[in-house]
Amino acid sequence: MSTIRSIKPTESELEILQILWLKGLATVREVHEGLAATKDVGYTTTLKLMQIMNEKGLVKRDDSMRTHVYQAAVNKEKTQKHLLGKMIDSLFGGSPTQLVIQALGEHKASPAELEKIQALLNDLKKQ
Amino acid sequence: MSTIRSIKPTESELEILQILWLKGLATVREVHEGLAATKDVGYTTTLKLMQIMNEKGLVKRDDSMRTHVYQAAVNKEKTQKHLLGKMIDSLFGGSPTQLVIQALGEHKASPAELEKIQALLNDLKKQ
DNA sequence: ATTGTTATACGAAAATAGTCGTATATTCGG
DNA sequence: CCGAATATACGACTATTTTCGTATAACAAT
Repeated sequence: MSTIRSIKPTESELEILQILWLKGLATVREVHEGLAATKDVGYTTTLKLMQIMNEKGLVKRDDSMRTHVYQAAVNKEKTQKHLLGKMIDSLFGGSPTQLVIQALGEHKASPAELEKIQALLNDLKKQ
Repeated sequence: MSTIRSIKPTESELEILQILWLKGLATVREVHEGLAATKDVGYTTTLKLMQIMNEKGLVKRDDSMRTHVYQAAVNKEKTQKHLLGKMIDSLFGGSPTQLVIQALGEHKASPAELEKIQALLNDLKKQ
């Protein structure tokens, strides 16, 4: 029962969280290289963002070494759920189904993935 | 083939678009009342936002009367798709399936809605 | 030890978003 | 005709987010 406060990472913060969720632990340099792969950004920019995220509690860090080691402090699934919920409200009139249909219709999924969804659907139908 | 430029309404703009998509045509006053129902905001703020949206091309307006009449200039489904795509990239590692699973798992759907999804799923599986 | 590389801290500019006050014009009742 | 109500225009202030330059400390290698 802790997280009543609203998780609201910004766009950039989300990009950083993505990388941290993937890597688990990472230095600023590592995160920065991850970002730099797709966009053009300075090292100190990444550093600053991660410092701010630390203050906000979005990440934790071990600063016992000269090179600090960061990790996400917010749960991935929880964050996804939260932002998904917001999008359902703000963009799909509160209907998750509409969102699902839109997502499935537009962005293609492999047969294996379709099976995964089918399985989940079967579960849901039983209840 | 026109819309290559990226649709990127802000949070507030999205709220306004929601109302316009619903109503079709609406005056600033009407939109404002829609907004004021949920949040606390001044009339001129709404006005200003809609003027900016007009400049950006997010809405169109008929200003032949004293009281201008606005409508959305961006397609609802297209906007949904676009923002959904962004979310899939930024939050679900590019996997629409992950998003669908998350959405279905968390936010409940009625049996009728599940059937709708099932139908779509059947279609997709055939291809 | 000296020099080049790599860290963090920090301040502050630049960009973006949201807010509203005030001026001015039009309309509506009476 | 006159005052109250209602419209738009517009400038400017605030807040938030993103960006980066510069200072300084630690380290590594010669």
